[in-house]
Amino acid sequence: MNIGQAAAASGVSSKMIRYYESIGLIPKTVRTESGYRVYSDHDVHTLRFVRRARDLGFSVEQIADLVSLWQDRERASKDVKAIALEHVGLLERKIRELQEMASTLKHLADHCCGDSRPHCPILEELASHDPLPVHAKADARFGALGKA
Amino acid sequence: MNIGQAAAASGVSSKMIRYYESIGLIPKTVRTESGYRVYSDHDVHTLRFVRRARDLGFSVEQIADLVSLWQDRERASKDVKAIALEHVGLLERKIRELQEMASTLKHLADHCCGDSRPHCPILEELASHDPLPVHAKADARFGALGKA
DNA sequence: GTAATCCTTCCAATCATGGGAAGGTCAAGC
DNA sequence: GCTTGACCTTCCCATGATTGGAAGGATTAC
Repeated sequence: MNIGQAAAASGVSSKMIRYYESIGLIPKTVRTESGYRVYSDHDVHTLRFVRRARDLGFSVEQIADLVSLWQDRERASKDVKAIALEHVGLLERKIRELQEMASTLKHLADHCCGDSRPHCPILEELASHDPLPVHAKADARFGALGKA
Repeated sequence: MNIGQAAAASGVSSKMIRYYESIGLIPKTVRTESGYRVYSDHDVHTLRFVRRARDLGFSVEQIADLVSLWQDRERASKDVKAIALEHVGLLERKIRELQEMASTLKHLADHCCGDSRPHCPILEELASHDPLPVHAKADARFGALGKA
């Protein structure tokens, strides 16, 4: 199987497959004489594992750990669980952060008439010197909220 | 006021102030003879506005729009509200996405004994061929969940 | 006068991903 | 057997917001 077929079968793009190989997340594949990468069903299975882990928001580093635990028959399930729970913690912190932003912003928007007049509580709040009301303060930036 | 003092007064780092200037989010400042940037209280006010908008998760692009609306006395509040509500929409989509990941993962972790034995439903699920249960599927990657 | 602390610009790294160029390979059809 | 198109290869660049650091000049305090 060529990389394109492996990509289609696993849901991981060719680009990402090469990238994952380059950073050592997945092993280097066999090549044909002319240099084409060749993938087995087993490789596709691994790629699908990686993709699912990405779908759950795990970082590449965590995925590397998960993959190696997956392939270790002597693993302790607590090691897997620890990674999962740590990630749940991160997700929940992030969720709380975004919820605070959203609720602050919704509150402000609720008080903005949204007509053609210039008066706007949203801008007033942003321009104010007082601390942002109640919660809404990101402790950590997040690099791009995504494309959505 | 030098950039360091403006940074301390506004909560925006010197690095970011220079960056914001370089991309045109804030105007170029006056310089001293020797090239030091000089900031007025008014500049600090603008920087604080920017910082608050960042704290609410607005992108730099949106902040540019907000700043220009802020400085436009003829603005229509509906233009501000539109930006705010669009951002709320993004936040809420993101929140839902993360919640789906978290709940899927918590569910899996709940079923993992977390002891020294190798059996682990989390890995089993990741390795499975079936679609991820119910929800948990990120439609858009997010570039780093942050440092938290 | 010197040391410490600022400032300047420029370059690099982060993280996961996509885009594209330049060039080689393969399969199908003629 | 040759052309065409679809694949593959590697390499570099861009994203977004932010931080880090190096090299060198300015200012300030003692």
